[in-house]
Amino acid sequence: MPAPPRIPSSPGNKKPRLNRDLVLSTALKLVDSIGLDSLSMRRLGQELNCDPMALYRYAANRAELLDGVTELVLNELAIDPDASDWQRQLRATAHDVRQLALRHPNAVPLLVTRPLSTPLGLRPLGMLRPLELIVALLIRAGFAPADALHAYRTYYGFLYGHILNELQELVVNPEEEDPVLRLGLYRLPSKDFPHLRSLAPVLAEYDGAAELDEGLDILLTGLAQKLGGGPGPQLAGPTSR
Amino acid sequence: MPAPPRIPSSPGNKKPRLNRDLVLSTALKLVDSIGLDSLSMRRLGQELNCDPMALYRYAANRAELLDGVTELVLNELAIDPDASDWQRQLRATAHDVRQLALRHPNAVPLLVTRPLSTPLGLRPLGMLRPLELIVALLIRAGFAPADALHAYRTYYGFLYGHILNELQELVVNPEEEDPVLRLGLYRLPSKDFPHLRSLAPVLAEYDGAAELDEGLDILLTGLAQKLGGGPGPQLAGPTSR
DNA sequence: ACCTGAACACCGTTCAAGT
DNA sequence: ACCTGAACACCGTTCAAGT
Repeated sequence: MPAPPRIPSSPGNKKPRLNRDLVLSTALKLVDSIGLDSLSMRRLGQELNCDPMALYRYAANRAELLDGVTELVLNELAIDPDASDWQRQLRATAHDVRQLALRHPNAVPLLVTRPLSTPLGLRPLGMLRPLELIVALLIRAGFAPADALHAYRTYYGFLYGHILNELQELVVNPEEEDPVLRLGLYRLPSKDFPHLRSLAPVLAEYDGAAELDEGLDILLTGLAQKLGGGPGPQLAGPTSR
Repeated sequence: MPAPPRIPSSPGNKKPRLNRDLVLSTALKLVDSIGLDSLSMRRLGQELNCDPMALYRYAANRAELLDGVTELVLNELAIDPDASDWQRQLRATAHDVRQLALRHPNAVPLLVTRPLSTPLGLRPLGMLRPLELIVALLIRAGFAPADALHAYRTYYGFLYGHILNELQELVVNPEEEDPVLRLGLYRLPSKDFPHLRSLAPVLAEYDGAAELDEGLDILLTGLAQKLGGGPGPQLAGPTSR
């Protein structure tokens, strides 16, 4: 049964009709500007000036809305599973994820937290795509499927660990000269925190990109070695199962 | 000026007076049972049967309450900075953190998320204690302070990455036989997710403790090598700065 | 001085009433 | 059939009124 002809959204329409992408990208913009906790259905409705109830056309509830925002953020990643050089691709993706996290720090809790709320298979597809694509990349590079999954986990764990590390040490008063003041370390009783206090200058010099690259060097070397057939210390060989 | 003599909480008191520990541990119990989102000041007040406003004696607001719960969870860790074998201590702590996460999965978002909201120096001391103690351990083991911090970051990143990995793959229907069904993978269009679907049996067999140990083997070997003076591929030597 | 609870300004979501 | 908005059952937190 053919649907009755729909009036296309002609330029003369007063309201640029809502759609999922607009809703989600506006939500992301709000998360970036006012934070996750302040993103409410009502606030979002106000931003899109529409009835808050209208949003429920595009997400069944707030949790699904947040899942949608997570998907939207992850879609900013471009992963080519057919890349000729898999190490180059993984390295580039790692830096992309890092940039993403720095661009959307308020959304990072979504990235690390949303997957904990839903079993793998029930997650929105956009949240699973990076996993599928990287596993595909690794298999194409020669890993046995089970080893590709193993390698993905190592990579993902390292990457998200790094991001948590880096964002944790972000500084609030970048204009302050003294690193102790800049990090608020003066508040720590030096009796209980002698090392932490004296590490202030080192803490203040954190270079996220460099740290990420150092880790990637080790990680990718290790993975390449497994692929080449060099047996790791006590890891199963690359053709397990 | 001596305080007026206080009536000690005699056993005859009808109400076992509130205190911070009771408030926080009850909050943790609630998080474990009903989840983070359902933990409200009012619900907590009801659980302790007291006026919700009374809780504000022990935490300035909900965010501080959550920080307190985070501290409480982290206090379950026993880290001995004077341990004779630093590798053994780090390994044990890693497993302790893993067990902690499995014991309190609903609190894991707090562990990874709370530190992102407050600059290092302004965080509650209980959240910084593991950092201080592990850095102390590493310095005692012979690391230069800056390298100890570096090593801590690697360790912390790996550990939290692993936990996110493992909790992400937790299964909801453990009684289901077929791994595809158990993980809900039937929902994925096999056109877009060929690898993920075929990996179902491998996904279903995730062994967190083993995976953690494999990673620790590599990590600790790498750290020990840096300590011993063997120069890593392109890492700064152990006596940087 | 401390504690209590009413009141305020919000929430997410349901559902009946409109078109 | 779709959209709208009133209403419900909650929130965190302020603050005036009690003791």
